[in-house]
Amino acid sequence: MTKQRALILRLIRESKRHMTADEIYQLAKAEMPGIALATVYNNLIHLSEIGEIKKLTFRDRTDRYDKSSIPHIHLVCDVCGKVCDHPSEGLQQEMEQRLGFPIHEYELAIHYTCENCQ
Amino acid sequence: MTKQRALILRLIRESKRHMTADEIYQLAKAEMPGIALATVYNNLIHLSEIGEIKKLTFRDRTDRYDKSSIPHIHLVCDVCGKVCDHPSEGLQQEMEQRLGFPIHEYELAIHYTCENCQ
DNA sequence: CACTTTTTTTAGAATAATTCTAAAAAATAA
DNA sequence: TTATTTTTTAGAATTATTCTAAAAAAAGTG
Repeated sequence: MTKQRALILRLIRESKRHMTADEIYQLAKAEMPGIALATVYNNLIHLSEIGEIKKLTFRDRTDRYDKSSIPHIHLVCDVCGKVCDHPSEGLQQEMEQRLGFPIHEYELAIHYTCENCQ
Repeated sequence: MTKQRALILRLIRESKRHMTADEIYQLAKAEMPGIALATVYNNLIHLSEIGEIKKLTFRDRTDRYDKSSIPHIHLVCDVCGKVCDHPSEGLQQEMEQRLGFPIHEYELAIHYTCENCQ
């Protein structure tokens, strides 16, 4: 566990958002000016592999990173683009019943207009 | 409706797969050797805008195109990577009841191990 | 049809996110 | 400590996609 890796993990855990690699890099640079973008990418891959964080892919084709690997619904506002989390207790079992076979995981993005943008 | 546009639309409608822009370009070139990759991209954007096809984004960060704009579930095999369609009657209403507000659309990718890969 | 206007196509350049490379630095193990 | 492994770094490379500007094609008009 290097200083860089600890910083990146902390930034993701402290964030309420779903940041892109570049957003994480910008925050990291503020605390550790010499950090390299490649280090951020390396660690995002590593942290995803060990299950500490979760890589998400949305329609804008930039990967975003989520502190929670617990499955949940992503609410995407089609006006402002903001992504919120929504709990989804029991959804995986419901899906398995509907389909009739076991599943590994699911990704559910729901597009709507958020309260601010109504 | 140009010859190029008609060809691209036909290729997507005839395919059972979810092709990337480049895969569509390769097929198109076989029938119309002079066609440009940019033409494929232009038409994929145009056909998506008018609702003839649907742009999908999966975890490998390449856009894929689906002949059906009727919402449905995508089953992704984590072993071979193949993507199948699965009908999902009533799922949107179920989601709206669960959430308590209207939604525009949803994207649901379910990861599993397909029959061939069991 | 002839002519004008709009849309589309084309080739290639530009962009942007991500990955790769190879050497230096840091961390870990013995 | 010394050796070994892992990580970091800067910058180059890659890849999917978008942009640009001129030529071609299609659509609209009298």
